[in-house]
Amino acid sequence: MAKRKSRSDRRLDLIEAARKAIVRHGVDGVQLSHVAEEAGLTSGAVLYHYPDLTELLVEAQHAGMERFYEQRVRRLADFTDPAEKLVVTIRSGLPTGPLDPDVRLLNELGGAAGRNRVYGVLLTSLYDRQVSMYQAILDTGAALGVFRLSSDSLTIARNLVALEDAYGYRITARHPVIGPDEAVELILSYARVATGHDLTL
Amino acid sequence: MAKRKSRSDRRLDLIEAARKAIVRHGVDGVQLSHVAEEAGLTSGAVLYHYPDLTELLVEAQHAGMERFYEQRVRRLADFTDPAEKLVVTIRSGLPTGPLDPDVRLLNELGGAAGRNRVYGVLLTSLYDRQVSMYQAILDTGAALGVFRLSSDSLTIARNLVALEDAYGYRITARHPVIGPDEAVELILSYARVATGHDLTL
DNA sequence: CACGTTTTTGAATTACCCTTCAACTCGCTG
DNA sequence: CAGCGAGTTGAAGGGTAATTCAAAAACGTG
Repeated sequence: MAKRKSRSDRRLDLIEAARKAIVRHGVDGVQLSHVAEEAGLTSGAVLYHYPDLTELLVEAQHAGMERFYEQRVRRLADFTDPAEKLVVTIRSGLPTGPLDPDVRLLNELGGAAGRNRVYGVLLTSLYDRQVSMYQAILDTGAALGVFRLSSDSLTIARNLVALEDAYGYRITARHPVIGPDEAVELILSYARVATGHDLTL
Repeated sequence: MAKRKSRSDRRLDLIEAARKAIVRHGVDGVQLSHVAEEAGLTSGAVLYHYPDLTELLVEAQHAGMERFYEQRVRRLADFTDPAEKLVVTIRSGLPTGPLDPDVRLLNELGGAAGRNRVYGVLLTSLYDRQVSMYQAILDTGAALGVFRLSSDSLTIARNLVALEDAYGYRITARHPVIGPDEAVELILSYARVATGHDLTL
């Protein structure tokens, strides 16, 4: 029998298990037994903690998003120069490769967000927060005279996040020539004309 | 009893029905009975034409993509001025609203493409063709001296398609402030600095 | 270390969906 | 207009997954 755990610990385990199960089978293809298997439990135990599977799935998506965002903010904190910050942030928004679990999870939401309002709200809120993150970098750079913005920072920030998103999809779909490095270069090409900075490190 | 139809007619009906069913339930959530209902038939009849449901789903996705792409090419043909072509093409790559069925269908593929190679290939090929479409417009404009490109046309074209994709997701996810018109403006903002053309019509 | 509570199991039940197939219907053709 | 082949139905079956629940196991506590 699986080792017994406290309520909150087990719930965290299950959220993690659900995350993996979603990546493997898709938001609409995942089933109770998949989650149970990932967690090393029986379906009954999963149901004991989450009588409603969809609720668990939403929590898993939420946790995955939160983790992704926090990770980006944390990496950002190691730098002070706006140009460095910008480059680092672009990198941290892209998957490390086709199998990157965090981006895979977010991508799963894309289609479902059109059908399910809850997922739509989650994804939209992540997008907006990422935009704010970029906007802060751009505004700081402009204030310091490092950047000469080609249009308002909100527009540029929205486009940068949009580019990340899209290349995330391309990479996880295994585009034969667009990998993480190529995607960074493509986004940087826009960032350069948008900031008037050559962004070389 | 549903009116009897020829083999090829019925297959077209089913592809259309599958398209609708996918939009409604997701690639991984769609079931035989959903397709049958959309087509006004029983599951048995669907199975008679497509013994394997996944094959029908792939055909539906393929048809949807093809239609989307052909539509864009067709609209493009009505214009000669590269600047006009560019603006029209940007518009035609975005959903008309959150419910746009063509874009909804494509978005469904995003997540599945990470798990399913066939969907990955489909989506990648659509992306590449769209890139070529933009590249032709950009190259022509540059050759005519209308555009002064800020980087190579391939890079710009890739970014333009990427932006379309991403805003397609935002719009179908019902972003409260980014609708079709706002997305066009955002993409145009990039297109302007990339082409050195003000792109006003 | 025994008791009560919480967690987990495993099996039984239920619900759902795919699959098969014999019967039936329709439209065509001779 | 009879007969044939293609298309469709509806019901029966088989399998799989969700759900329920009594019993068992693990843990904390007194």
